[in-house]
Amino acid sequence: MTGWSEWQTLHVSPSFTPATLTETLDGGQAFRWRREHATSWLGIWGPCVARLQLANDQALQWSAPTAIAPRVAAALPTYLALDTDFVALADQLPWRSDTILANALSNWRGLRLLRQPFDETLLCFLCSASKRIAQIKQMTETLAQRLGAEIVPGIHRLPTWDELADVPETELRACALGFRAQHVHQTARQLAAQPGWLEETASLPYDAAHNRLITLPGVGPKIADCVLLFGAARYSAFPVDTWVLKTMSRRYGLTAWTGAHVAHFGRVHFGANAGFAQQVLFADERHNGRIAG
DNA sequence: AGGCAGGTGGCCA
DNA sequence: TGGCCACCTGCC
Repeated sequence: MTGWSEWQTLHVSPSFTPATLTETLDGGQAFRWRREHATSWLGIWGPCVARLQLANDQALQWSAPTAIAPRVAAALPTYLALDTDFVALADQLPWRSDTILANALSNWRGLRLLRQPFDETLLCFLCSASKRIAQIKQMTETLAQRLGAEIVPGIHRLPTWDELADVPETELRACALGFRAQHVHQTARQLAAQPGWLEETASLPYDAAHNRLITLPGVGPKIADCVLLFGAARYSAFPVDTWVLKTMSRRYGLTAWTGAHVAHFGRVHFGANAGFAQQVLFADERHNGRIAG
C-alpha cells in the first residue's frame, strides 16, 4: 500500500463550500475526481494524484501519496488557480445591470475555474461530445487504465498525445469511445505531425488559440472553448452547450437562437470574464432543474 | 426496452 | 448561413 501524506491546509480565497467544491471538481470541468468518503475527493491530473477535503466545511486540505507529495504540492496552486481571486473577477462582470447573473453569482460564491493540463483537457473534451458527465468519466478512466502510465500502484494518468499517436483506432473504440475514437485518433496523428503545435496554441491569445483548435478533427467551437477555459485560463471563452443554450434561452429570452449566436451574445454581454459567468450560470441551471449528469 | 446524450462534420437548399 | 442527420455506446 502506498502511504499518504498528512493532511495539509491550503489557503483558498474565497473559501470553498461543500457545494462549490463539488461543483468545481465534479461539475463538468474535470472528469477524474471521485468521492472517496462522505467528505473527501480523490483526483488525478497530469502526473498528479491528490485527495481533497473541507475541514469543518471550510478549510481546504490536501493529501497525496508520499512518493509524489512534493510534485503535488507544487502543482496544486496552479491546478486550483489559487492566484486568481474569483470574487474580484466576478465583480468585473455586468452583475449590476443583470439581476439573473447577480443572483447566480451570489448562489455560487466559492466556485472556481480549474487550470488543468492543456493536453489532457483536449483529450477529455474530445470524449465529451454528446455524453453525460458520468459516461465521460468512465471513458477517461478506461483510457487511463489501459493506455496511461501508472503514477502510483493502481492509479494511472491519461495517455499523452505522443502515446495516443501509436494507438490504433480500434483500440480506442474498445475503450468505449464510440465515434469519438476517430476524432482522438486523427487528432493524435495531426499533433504528432506538428511537434510543439499544441504547446504553442496554449500560449496564444483566445482568438488565435480558438481558431487553431477548431482545425483539429472533432474539435468545434464548443470543445475549443472548454479546452481554453478549463485548460488555459482563457476566461473570455464562452462554451455553449445544451445546458447553456437552455439557460440563456429560458433566463435571457434568447429563444430559438443558435449556439453560435448565443456564444457571440455571451462574449459581448459578459465581456472578458464571460467564461466565469458561463460556469456560474451553468451550475445554477443544473441545480435548479435537477442534475441529470 | 428504446430513446437520448456538456457536439461535430458533411451535405443540401 | 442555416437546418438536418449520421455517428457509437451505455445508461436512465
